Amino acid sequence: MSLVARVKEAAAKAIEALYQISFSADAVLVNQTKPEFEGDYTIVLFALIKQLKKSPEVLGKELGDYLMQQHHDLFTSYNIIKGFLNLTVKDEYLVQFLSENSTTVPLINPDTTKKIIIEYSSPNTNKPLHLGHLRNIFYGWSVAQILKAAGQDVMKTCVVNDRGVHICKSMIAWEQFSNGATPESTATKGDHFVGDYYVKFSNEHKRQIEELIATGISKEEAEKRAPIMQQTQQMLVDWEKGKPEVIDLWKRMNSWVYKGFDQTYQRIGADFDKIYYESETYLLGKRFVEEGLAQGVLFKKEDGSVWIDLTAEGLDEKLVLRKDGTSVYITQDLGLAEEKYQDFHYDQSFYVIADEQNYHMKVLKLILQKLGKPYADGIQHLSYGMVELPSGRMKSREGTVVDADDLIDEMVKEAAAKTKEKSKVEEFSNEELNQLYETIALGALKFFLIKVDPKKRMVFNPEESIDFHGFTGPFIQYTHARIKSILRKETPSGSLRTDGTLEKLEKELLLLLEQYPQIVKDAATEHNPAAVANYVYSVAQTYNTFYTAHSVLKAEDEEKKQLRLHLCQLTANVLKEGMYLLGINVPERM
RNA sequence: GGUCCCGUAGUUCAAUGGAUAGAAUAGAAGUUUCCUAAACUUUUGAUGCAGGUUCGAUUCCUGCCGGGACUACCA
Repeated sequence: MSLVARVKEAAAKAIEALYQISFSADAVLVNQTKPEFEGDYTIVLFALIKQLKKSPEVLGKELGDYLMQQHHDLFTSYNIIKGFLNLTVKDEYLVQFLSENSTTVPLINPDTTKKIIIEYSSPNTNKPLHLGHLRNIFYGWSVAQILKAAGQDVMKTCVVNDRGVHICKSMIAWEQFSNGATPESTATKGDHFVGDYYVKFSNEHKRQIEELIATGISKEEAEKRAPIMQQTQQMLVDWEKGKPEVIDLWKRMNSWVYKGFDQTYQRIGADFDKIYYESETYLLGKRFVEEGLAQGVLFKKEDGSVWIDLTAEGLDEKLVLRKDGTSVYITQDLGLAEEKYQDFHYDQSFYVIADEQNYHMKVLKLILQKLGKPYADGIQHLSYGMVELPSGRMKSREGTVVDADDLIDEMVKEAAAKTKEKSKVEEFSNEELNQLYETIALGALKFFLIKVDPKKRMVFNPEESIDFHGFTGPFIQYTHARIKSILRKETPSGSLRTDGTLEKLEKELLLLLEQYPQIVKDAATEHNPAAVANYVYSVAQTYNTFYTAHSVLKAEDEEKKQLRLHLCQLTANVLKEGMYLLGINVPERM
């Protein structure tokens, strides 16, 4: 049990014993004591005085005395300032914790185990991955990892949007402009190669529109009448009919894209237990329409289109089937939700999708609930804010989209330059060096995107955001390498004397390390990797302060040295494990 | 028009309704005969505006101002 949980429980039991009422530990508010006051943890008395009808001073005194008497293994002293009961934790308790946990990472005990399926990444196959995808992927992967660490049964999935008019656009452009070029013939990464044809489509389309406008046609009309757009529409019809040449080209171009995606996924450490393809699932939702009509949940308009009325829920009427009988986006998602449930029988299904689709996801869940699907309540949208540039949103039309591969390459270059400048790894082979550059670059990038509350929008400044100092991944990686350097010189021996006293900074660090399991649990409950990132950072920061103030290898005496070696060991383990939950590796030296 | 989200140091981010609003970065001043200075120490600097609820509000409520998303028979 965590120290905070112990304090809460002790306080609740104390209140029950002192005042003969039943009291829940959850109702006790415990904070870390502010540094300007004496103590480690603080019980906020204000929240209790109303119910107990005592003044804060009296309650604090009675509670404090009782806790000291009953829990002398936990606390050494208390003080009351205004409505705050500050408790000082006994050094021995923390040293005991250290001796039990220094060789392994403190365990996280799950309260319940649920089967959770989490969908993230979900790219289109007409463009390479960009910065926005990276936030999605790092966030999704990390949530999955944190849930696993918290004892949940997690499956990672991805939906590839591999069909539709946007895919046909790059296919048409390739037919018209490539002269048979391939990624191999041009030495281009497959996803970038196909993306280039998507751009070529746009340019040609724009050119044709201007031509048509010049003949006096309206812009809207011109967009539809442009030959290349008509050819694309025809291609989509041919694709749906299964015309062999179209299917062949589609398969061929998608395979190029997948090859490119796989390279990037491998590089950034993204992986999936199952990949769904829209081309295989997009028709599945149609059966829901029949079902919904029969149940009276859906209704048909005179033109034959099918709708759902969500005005009672404060939303609009929403189309679920076009008048020509083809399905729309939401219809496809209905089918996919069912498919996922058949595959995994999940308790919860998470969708990591940008917040621009909040409305869509709300509608999806609502429709499934109205249809009486048992799995509907388990659906949850893990909505995240978009990554913006200082100038605003990334726009492909304006060429401001930050490409994922280019960005990673850029960061690797920076990491290499910085490492050469610092040069503490002269003995590394070229291969080891390249590995280190990747580790640092990805550490910086992942940490940058994960440290921000996922629900919030964030700004990426290409000039300033590539940083290896301060609140960054490399800062934590560096701290880890620093510890490892000590532990290479000397390893902690088996036993620790548990009756020693702690320096202020040793205690501060230990108190922080003790919180690790609870931090991970909370991060799992809130689906918030940023909480882990903030925590790991404060551990590294506190360690560095300790490191500068106290020598480990030249400690005052052997006992102190052993204590500090164990403390180093535990810190390194927590940093490594915490960073792993974020998908970030920590080097042994850098 | 309707629905929803967001406004915190120059900048990028923190703060389950709790004590004097934390960090980083940028600016200023320091620390290396000593375990990795990608570090550490000191310092300047912020809750959009106006009300309300509360012992206590960055947090909850209302209004205003500013920014964004969604509101497609696109996916």
